[in-house]
Amino acid sequence: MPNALTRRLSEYTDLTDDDLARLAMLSAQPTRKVGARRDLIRQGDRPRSIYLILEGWGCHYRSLADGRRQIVDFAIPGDLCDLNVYILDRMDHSIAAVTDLKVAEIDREALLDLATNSPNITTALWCQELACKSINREWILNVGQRRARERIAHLFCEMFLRLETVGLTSGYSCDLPLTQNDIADATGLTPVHVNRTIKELREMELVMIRSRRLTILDMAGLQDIAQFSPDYLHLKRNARHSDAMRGGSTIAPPDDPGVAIAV
Amino acid sequence: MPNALTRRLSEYTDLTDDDLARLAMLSAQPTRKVGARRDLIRQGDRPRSIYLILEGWGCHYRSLADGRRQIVDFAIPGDLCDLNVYILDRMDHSIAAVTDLKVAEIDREALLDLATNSPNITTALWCQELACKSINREWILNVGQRRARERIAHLFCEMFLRLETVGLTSGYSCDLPLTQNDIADATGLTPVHVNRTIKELREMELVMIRSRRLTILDMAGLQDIAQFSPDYLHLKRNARHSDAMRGGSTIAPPDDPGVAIAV
DNA sequence: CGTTCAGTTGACCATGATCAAGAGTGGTGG
DNA sequence: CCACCACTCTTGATCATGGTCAACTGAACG
Repeated sequence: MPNALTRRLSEYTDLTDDDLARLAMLSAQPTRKVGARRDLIRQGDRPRSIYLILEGWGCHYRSLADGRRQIVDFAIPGDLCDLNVYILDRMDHSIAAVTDLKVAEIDREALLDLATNSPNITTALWCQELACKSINREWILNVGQRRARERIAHLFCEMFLRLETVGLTSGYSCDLPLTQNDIADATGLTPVHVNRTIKELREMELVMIRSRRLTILDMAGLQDIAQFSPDYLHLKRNARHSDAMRGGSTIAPPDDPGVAIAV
Repeated sequence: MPNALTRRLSEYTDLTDDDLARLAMLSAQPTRKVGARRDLIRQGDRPRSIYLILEGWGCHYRSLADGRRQIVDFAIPGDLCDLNVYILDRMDHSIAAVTDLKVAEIDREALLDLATNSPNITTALWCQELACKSINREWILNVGQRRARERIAHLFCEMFLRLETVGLTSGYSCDLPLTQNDIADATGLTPVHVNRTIKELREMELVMIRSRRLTILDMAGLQDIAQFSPDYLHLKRNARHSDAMRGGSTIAPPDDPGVAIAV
């Protein structure tokens, strides 16, 4: 089974066997484990290497002096955290582990080597970087213009699709290891209001959340509410997602047995 | 007098005479003029070249089907609009002219040539790209966590400092060719509320806005309200900005004669 | 079992939205 | 030169989305 990074990058270009081998080596870099809720790196720190998420969820966040915190993106398996972090002197934001996290630490040389020897991968990495920027823009739109119900619906749509891209969904279900507090920090709402809003989505029979797992009961309805359109994710091959994303059927498959899908 | 791009990039690295010559050639690429309020390129369009803003203000925005619009960044002289736009198939957002705009259209070859022949410039361009992403993150924080007064104060601080970087301020004044509607779209507020909030900032004697020009009367106070810290802009040389940014004095210089500063 | 943390619910409040009308301001053409 | 038009700014009145405070439930874990 291909790993998450491979699946992710092959959204952007065709990878040769040679490319695949190089990517496999990347994931085999020294790994680091970080416990849930701990910071991987903190605003102001001097970055040493680039992180590749192998297992678990992380989040990028920025906070204000008085404690207000904004999650600006989530990081899931296959995501590279700030590709070019080695150009910067200081981190301008923090990265935390949402769940227990396994990351590969890729040093500058390994990445440069990759860039010089595989133009395909370089292109794919650029695409990933651009797609990430596009996600940032969508989040500004989300928080700036959408209202509570739309915001949360949008977040669910986005994360489901991103997880699907790396093979971490089954049917209409995926892991969602976020507390309502996390969702609040990501959407600019309060935990209390997130709670009420999710309740609404539940009562509208759009989603079901149980033991840290999200099941989308009505994909078309959820996307509709969110005014979600997957273009901004730049998944060139999203034809592959047609069944789930077209949302033609509102019938969810029976709750899967919850088997964790290996990265 | 150095042009805006040069000033901008020399924030990030030291440029040799050779670099400067190359950059001068960039600005001499075929230019295009776009009238105020017109779109430069629209979401869904196939990008042809990269735009370098020579004169005027632009904005990047995304909108929803029902007309809600979110400005996700402003573009001022010296800004390159989506450096790597040529990798993408379709624009995921639109770029519009806020004022009459003069842009250089840089084609792929010219940029590649630059990248291969001047490592300094390449590094600087990367830094610009990263700084832009950092600005995106800050905007998510701004819209997600700050309240109206803080948001607008933050926007003023940011734009003033960005303009200062490219030499487009005089004393504590700078052009601010935005309508209150634009500010509303950038901050996720309504025009009416923007109006009331600016009135507050005026009554607090923090800023003065007259005929599309912003004067910051109390830099320290404004930054304080906004919880603004310039780190996220990644201006390595912001020692240079010490006088304006430290905000030691609350006395603004007399309103300058409003001479437009050439790019 | 008790402790802790996430989720849930209620009551009340405030920030900012909405609706509406009027005041400046600048540009254009008669 | 003035009249008109369009656009932006301004202000008031009212409303609603979402915030705040607080208490309680339920599950997980030692």
